Amino acid sequence: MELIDLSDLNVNEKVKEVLRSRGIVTLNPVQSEAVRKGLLEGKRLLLTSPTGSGKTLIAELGMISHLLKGGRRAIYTTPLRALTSEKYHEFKAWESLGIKVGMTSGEYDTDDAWLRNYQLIVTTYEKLDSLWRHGPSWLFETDYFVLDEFHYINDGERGPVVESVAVKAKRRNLLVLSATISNHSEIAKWLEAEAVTTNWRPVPLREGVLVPDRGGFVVSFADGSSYKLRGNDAILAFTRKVVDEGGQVLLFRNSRRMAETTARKVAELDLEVKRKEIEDLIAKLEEVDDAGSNEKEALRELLERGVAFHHAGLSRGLREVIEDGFRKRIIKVITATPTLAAGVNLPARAVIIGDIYRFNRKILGFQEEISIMEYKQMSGRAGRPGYDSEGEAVIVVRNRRDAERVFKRYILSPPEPIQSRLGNEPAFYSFLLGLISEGESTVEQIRELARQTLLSRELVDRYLDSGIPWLEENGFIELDEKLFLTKLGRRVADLYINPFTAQVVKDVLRKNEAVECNLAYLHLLAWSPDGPFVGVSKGEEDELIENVSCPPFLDEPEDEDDFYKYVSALKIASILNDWIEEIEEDVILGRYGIGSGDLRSLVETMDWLTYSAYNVAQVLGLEEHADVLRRLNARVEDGVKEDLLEIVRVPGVGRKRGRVLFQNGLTKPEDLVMNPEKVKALLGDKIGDKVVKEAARVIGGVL
DNA sequence: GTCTGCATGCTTTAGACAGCATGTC
DNA sequence: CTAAAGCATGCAGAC
Repeated sequence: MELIDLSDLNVNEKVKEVLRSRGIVTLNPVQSEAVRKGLLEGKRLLLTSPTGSGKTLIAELGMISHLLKGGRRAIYTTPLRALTSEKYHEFKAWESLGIKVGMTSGEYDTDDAWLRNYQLIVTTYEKLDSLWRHGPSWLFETDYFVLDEFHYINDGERGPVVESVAVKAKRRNLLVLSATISNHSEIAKWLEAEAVTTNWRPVPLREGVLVPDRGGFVVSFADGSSYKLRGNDAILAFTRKVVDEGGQVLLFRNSRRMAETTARKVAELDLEVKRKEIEDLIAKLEEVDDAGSNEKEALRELLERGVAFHHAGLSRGLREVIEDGFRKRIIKVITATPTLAAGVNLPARAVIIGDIYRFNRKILGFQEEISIMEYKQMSGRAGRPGYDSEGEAVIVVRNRRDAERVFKRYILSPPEPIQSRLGNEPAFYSFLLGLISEGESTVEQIRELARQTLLSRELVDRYLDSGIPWLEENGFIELDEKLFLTKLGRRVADLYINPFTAQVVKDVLRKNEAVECNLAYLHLLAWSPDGPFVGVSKGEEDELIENVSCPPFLDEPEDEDDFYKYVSALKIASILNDWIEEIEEDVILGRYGIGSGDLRSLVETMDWLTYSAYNVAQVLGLEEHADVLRRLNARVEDGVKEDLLEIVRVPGVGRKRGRVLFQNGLTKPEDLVMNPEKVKALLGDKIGDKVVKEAARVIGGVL
C-alpha cells in the first residue's frame, strides 16, 4: 500500500507543522487510504478499522481541513466522557491555528450559549442528543460531524441514542469511525457515505487460545505457531512468561470478585519490580481522597508486587493511579472487568481473556457468550507501540474441543453485523419525543424522519402508531394539525429523562400526598426506568424491608422479578439516605458492600433524577411535592444535611470539611472570608487558604 | 476440647450516559 | 429457558 508523505499532503502548511511536532512524517496505511478516498475534500466516509490504528488523526485532518476551508463548526462525538475528555486535550493542539476547541458533557458542562465561540466541540452522544432538543442556534450552524466508536449503535442500551444522533448528523457532512463491522456496506449506504475498511494495526497482533495439554498448557496462534507452558494454572503460567520477558499483561475477567482474586494469585508470583517506583506509586495511592480505606489497603498490598485490579467499583482517583502506573510500566499486570476494554487507551504486550462467558441478568443460570465485538475490543489492547514488536492476545479455554470452537468463533470470524436497537417502546418513544421537540411537524413529517433510522419501515410505523397516541394521552404532546410538545413534554425532553420515567413520577406523585420522607421519593426514582440497579444479597433483602424509616410510595410486589427491582431500589434509597444524613463514606461502603466508584455513580444518577422529579412536580403544579424534592436534590449532590447547604457552595468544601467548619460557627461563605485564620487552623494552611479564596469568589459571583 | 481436611450446599455475578449552576476544565 | 467459582458450613477423624 502506497503511503502518503506529510509533505505531499494537500493541506495548509500550519497543519503540517502541528503534525510534525507530534513526530509524524508519513501517514499510516489507514490514514493514507482515507486521504486517497477524499477525506480532505470533505468526502463522506465510514471508516472501519481496529482500535489504535490512528483513526483519531483522520478525524482531525477531516475537521481541520473543513474548518480551514470555511466550514463553520465541527462536532466530535464519543460514547464515553473519559474519551471525550481525552480527545479534547489532544485537539487542544489545534488552537495554534486559531481554532477554538471546546468540550461539553454531563460532567463538564459548558453553557450552551458559550459554545457558540468554539469551532471544534467534543461531546458525548447523549449530550449531543440533548443539545438537539434544546436547539441552540450554533448547533444548526454546525456543518461537520464526526461520530467516533460508532459500533456502540449496536449496544442495547446506548445504541438508540447513537442512532438518533446519526439520523440528525447525516443531514450534514459526516465522518464515521468504527471498529470493524461485518455489514459495513449496508451501514455506509444508510449513512450515504463510502465505506473504507482496513485491518492494519500499528503493532501486529497474534491471536490464539490457551489450552490445557499434558500436565501443562499449549498456546496456539492463528498463524499456526504455538509454544508450551508448564505449571498448573494457565493464567499464571502465561502471565509469568510475558512479564519475565519484559512485557506487561492486561487480564480480563468476567466479575469484580474474579478480577480481585486473580490479582492476588498473580501477586503471589512475586514478579520483579522496581522498589523506588513502587513506593512512589503507593504514595500517590495514599493521596487519593475519593476512595474507601479498605479499597486502598487491598490495592496497596497488590501494588507492592506490581499488580492491580481495575473495575467500576473503584473511584476515579484510584483508577487514575492504576492507569498511570501501568502506562509508566511500574505496574506489570492489571486484572480488569470489561471497563478497560472500551475506555481510554491503555495497551499492554499481552492480553488474556480469562472468560468468554458472562452471567446474564435476565435469565437465571444462563451463561452468555460475549460478543465477537467485545472480544475484538479486548484483544485489540494487545501490543504497545514503541515497546512491543507485536502483541499477543489469548483466550483461556478448558479443553481441546472448546479451543477449536472458540478459535473459529472469535479469531476467525468477523464481528456481528450492526442493527437498529430502536425497536422497543422506551427507546422509540424517547426518540419520538426528541423529534417532536425539534419543532412543530405534522405526523407525516415525523414519519418521514423516523424512516431515516435503521429500523424497518414496518416497525417504524408500528411504534409511531402506538407512540403518538401514548404521548398524547399522557400529556406530553398535543396534536392540532401539527404535533407539538406540551409544557410537561418540553420539560421532560429537556431534562432528558425517559417519558416512561416521567409517567411513573407523575402518576405516583398525583396519587399521593407530599410527605416528609426522603426515602419514599428516592425509592420511587431509583425504581423508575431511568433508575440505576444494584445487586442485593439474600441477607440484605429482609433487612432493607424491615429498616424502612418511613413508608415508600410503592407497595411490595408479589412477582419475583418485580421484587428484585423493588429491593434494588430500596437499597439505593437507603444508600442515598445515609449519604444525605452525612454517614461516613467508609461506613456506607461497608454497610452495603459497594465500592467508592459505585457510590459516586449512584449519587450522580440520583442527583439528576431528583432534579428532574422536582421539575416535573413543578410543571404539574404539585407544589408540596416539588418543595420536598427541591430540598432533597440540593442535599444529594454534596451528601449533606440541610444546614450545610450554604457552606458547601464553596468549591473545595464538601460534606466533611463543611461539617468541621459548621461546628466551629462558620456556616456560610461570608464567614470563611471574615475568618481566614480560623479556617486555616481548622483545615490546615494550604487547603484553608485555597478555601478562603474560593469563598471570596463565590461571594463575588453573587454580588 | 480443638484443630484440620474434605465434601457439600448456598450465594453471587460488567459497564456508565443524561440536568443545572458555576465558571470557562 | 442452559452455570460456575468462591466461600461458609458441617462433619469425621486425629491429636
